[in-house]
Amino acid sequence: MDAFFAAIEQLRRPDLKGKPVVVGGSGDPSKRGVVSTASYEARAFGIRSAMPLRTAHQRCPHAVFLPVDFHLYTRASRRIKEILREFTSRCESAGLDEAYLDITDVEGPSEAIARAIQERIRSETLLTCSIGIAPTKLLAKIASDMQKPAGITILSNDDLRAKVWPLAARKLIGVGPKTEERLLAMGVATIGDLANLPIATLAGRIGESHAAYLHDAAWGRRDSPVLTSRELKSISRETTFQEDLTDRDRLVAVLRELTEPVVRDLERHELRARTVSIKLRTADFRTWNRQATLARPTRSFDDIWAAVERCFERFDLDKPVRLLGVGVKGFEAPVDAPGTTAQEELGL
DNA sequence: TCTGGGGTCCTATAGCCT
DNA sequence: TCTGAGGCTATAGGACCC
Repeated sequence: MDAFFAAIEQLRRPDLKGKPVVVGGSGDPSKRGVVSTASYEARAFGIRSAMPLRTAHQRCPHAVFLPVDFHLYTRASRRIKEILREFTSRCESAGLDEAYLDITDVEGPSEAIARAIQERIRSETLLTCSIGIAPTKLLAKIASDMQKPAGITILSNDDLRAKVWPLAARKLIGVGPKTEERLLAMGVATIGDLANLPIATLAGRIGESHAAYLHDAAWGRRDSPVLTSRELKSISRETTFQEDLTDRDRLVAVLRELTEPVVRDLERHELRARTVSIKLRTADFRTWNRQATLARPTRSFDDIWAAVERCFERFDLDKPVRLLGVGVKGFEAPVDAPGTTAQEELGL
């Protein structure tokens, strides 16, 4: 979806159409928070996702700053995914505003399918999207990015050298800021540079498995199936304070407030977790984790809270704290239906 | 001076067991 | 009894994604 959150806000408030709109945090650029989505008008000022709201405000003081309304975007996202599944059930969600569709078995030319998808989404939601069509997910993702907004881009394997290799290596999924920096240090700027670098040279700098992945990716050889469902691996809540905290009792109170919704989510999903972790970020922006593994999986608040407290006691609080988080993982499959209680108690 | 929140996956290390 | 190799699990941290 093109500038998803911002586009939805512009629909809700038509007076914002054509104006720089920044969606992020509480919507107050003087508070801590980052940009979730900037409208194209705001991007013209150099405002980007993940940028601190304060910085965005400096770049464009007259932009309209709005809080993130997750519920609204989730509803729009659900509707769009429903539309996509009318075209094929082989649909993988990749966040609120992205999806992969395997259209191998869909009748008709791929470009016509893409047009039809854009039309349906636009007529039902008034939102636009950009579509990439390619033999693999990796290439399709790159293609979808090539003509925004509202574009359709087709890439075949024959286009690799002419259209993909000139792109910055950073465009590859899996190359973030750190890897890009390391690649540039070895003179690798483009996907083509990556393709033509001996794997061993790469492996020395970024590790063998990452090197093999990137080399394959640069040759368009990374293929992964479109997954229609995924199981949840972890649940967490975290919060960054407006001002750094030092008071131990207040930190403990926050941990409790974070633990409550985590346990509620466990109940909602009928899951039990075996590992409890807490995350702490100090004023110097360093992040620390402590985790504890329980004797058996649980969704009892008391058990999880006791583990959270134990983890917290393992920190020496010598610096102000700017963020706290609580998480659980290591899920046991839900034990379904009556009749299993006795077995459960016997640990079978 | 600034740097969110919800996730996933990978890697290194340490301890324990066979 | 000692030593080493490998496998497994728990832990901590890092990088990346939207």
